[in-house]
Amino acid sequence: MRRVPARNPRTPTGPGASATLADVARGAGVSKTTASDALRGHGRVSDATRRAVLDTARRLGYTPNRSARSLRTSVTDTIALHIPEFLTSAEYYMSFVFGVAEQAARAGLNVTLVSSGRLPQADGLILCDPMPDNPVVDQLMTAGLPVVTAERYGGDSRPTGVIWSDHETSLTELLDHLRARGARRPALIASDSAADWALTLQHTYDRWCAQHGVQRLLRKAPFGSSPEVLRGVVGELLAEAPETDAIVCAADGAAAAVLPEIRSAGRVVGEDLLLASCVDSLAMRTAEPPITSIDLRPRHMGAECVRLLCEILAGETPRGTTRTLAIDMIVRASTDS
Amino acid sequence: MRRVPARNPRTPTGPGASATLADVARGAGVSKTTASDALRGHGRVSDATRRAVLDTARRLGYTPNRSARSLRTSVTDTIALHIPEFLTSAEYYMSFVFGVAEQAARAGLNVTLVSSGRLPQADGLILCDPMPDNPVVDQLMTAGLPVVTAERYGGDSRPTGVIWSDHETSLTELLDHLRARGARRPALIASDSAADWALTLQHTYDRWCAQHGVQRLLRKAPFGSSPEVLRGVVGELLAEAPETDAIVCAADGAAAAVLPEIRSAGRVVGEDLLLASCVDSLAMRTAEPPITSIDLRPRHMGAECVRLLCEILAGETPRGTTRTLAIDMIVRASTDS
DNA sequence: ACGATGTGCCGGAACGTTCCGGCAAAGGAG
DNA sequence: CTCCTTTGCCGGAACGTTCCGGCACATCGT
Repeated sequence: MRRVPARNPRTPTGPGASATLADVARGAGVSKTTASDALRGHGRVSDATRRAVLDTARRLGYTPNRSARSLRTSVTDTIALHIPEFLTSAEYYMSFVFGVAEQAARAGLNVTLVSSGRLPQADGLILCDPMPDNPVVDQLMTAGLPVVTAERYGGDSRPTGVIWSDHETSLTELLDHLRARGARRPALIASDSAADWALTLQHTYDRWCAQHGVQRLLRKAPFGSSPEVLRGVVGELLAEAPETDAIVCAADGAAAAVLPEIRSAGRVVGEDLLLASCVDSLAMRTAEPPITSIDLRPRHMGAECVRLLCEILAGETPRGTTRTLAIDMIVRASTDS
Repeated sequence: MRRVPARNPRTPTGPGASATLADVARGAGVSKTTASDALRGHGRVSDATRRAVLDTARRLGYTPNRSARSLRTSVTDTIALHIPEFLTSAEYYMSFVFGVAEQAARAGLNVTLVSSGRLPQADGLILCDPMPDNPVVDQLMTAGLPVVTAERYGGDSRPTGVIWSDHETSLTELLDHLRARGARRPALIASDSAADWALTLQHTYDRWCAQHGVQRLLRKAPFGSSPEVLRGVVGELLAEAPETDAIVCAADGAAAAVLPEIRSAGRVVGEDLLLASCVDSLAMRTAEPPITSIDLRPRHMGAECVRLLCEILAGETPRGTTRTLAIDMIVRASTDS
């Protein structure tokens, strides 16, 4: 049990060491209190003094020590971010992450990634697409931190804030669009996941079918299914139900992955089979033909989550607030040739 | 200049408040020093005492306050991560991020995202695919922190550590493979970027052509080019140089994006035109036909960067260490029908 | 003249850790 | 027995910040 070799914890006194508040105070000829007040904009400080402090701070390259600050105030200026690990949705999640990162930077917040259940010290938490059957998610939900979720959470606990998109309306719009383009028997390749998003899509499809008096053509593929699996599902669908004249794919990327299978079934997309996706991506834009899809605007989603979290943390917005993020259908050649 | 409404900085004394070291010490009937030593495994503590401390700590749900710790020791147990913002490479970067996150969690480190130049307080920095002409990257390189880059850095400053892949060898292997499959005039659609990776590919291609006495068929597309642009480039290539019998695409996703263009030029991939990609992805696996490509193993790359950074921070590995990450060619139908 | 009010500034405690330098008791060598 | 070493523990300072509660001085109304 020997003591570790004493690493000197003192800041190196060379010019490389970052300046402390005391340095700034000394440099400006004021007390720590005044220096702090001047920098933070608190207290009563004359304009001349404030300027002097700000000036020396800049001159010395002063950066406040976040640890000290957060030790004192117990605010960390940090938000934690959890995203599900599905490479099929890499583009969506990556955009989301950038949205979060950018907005957080704008608000002066750090973003730290949480992968395991071990929650880093943070002021709040953003959960992207939380699935109630994910133990990590459940753990994070009940950690006592303010939580904002991107999309609604189907589990027991209530998030502190929610940003969600009205998939019901947009899928309805999409199905109406297909119908207007002549499709009478649209099928849904649903994502078999417990996520609220997936559930809503199925539910919406069911209702739409009922309202229009058409029989459902529903197939489920597990969330995060490989393209091979998806192709299999679509192949089966087209074999069993050749009357299918439109296919809507729920899962990210699925519609593009499924194109070859449709072709090899002898159907031609945009002509005798309409194809659409519930989530837009590069693959949809560049598929041949380009695929009509719903732009989920993940980047905005990320930014909005941060915004809401900040407002809740600042007490400007009540806990339990829920907001919608507008999403758009983008019509492309796959349904409009 | 009014004072802000005094938010009480004291920890709430209720049972919801997380226990402090002093609480643990009191609970175990020892001093803070002994409690700390017992928990950290430092100093000289009898087994009985250690057990008692560990026990009360668990009982009280003690979590060390990271801010206090890092204030005292000036280590933050945090690494900063920067990734370029190219949605075309979403899958690669996302995998990389998960590799980093996972390995960091294993090492007990937090990962914080850096988007702007504003560097969060961290012990070290990981730069993914740093491009020397990116001002943010340059800024981060010279911030004085230990930096590990994924792929080599072409700029002036030297990173503290580097993990890179031997693209020269793997591209050579790929070109040899194409030749063995009968291709005599392979073209390279290069990524026109200052990243070391892109440069190496071009250079390797040049050399290979020289060695085999074949004339180069090189086309450049700006890094992050839209699929439309890429298609244009390939269309032009096939029109201007119909003798092209193989195409290697450098950029992530490009090979798949370009497939329709090849088809509409009347060529059939895997038959009279071989197609390969320098970076593997879902799109390559699921293209029709599946596309031969080089698996860059981004997840391992991320993990290795963290590992190296940790070793350097611990002083186990000298600064300036450079390591290679093995990458593999995966042969698929696009070159092997 | 005097108190009241406001302005500008500061001393110093506190946040929760780590760890230096002790000190007392126990054990061992002579 | 004495002297020395080892073991087990602890007091308290320090890290850099925030902010409470002051204090001195100026200004102003009466």
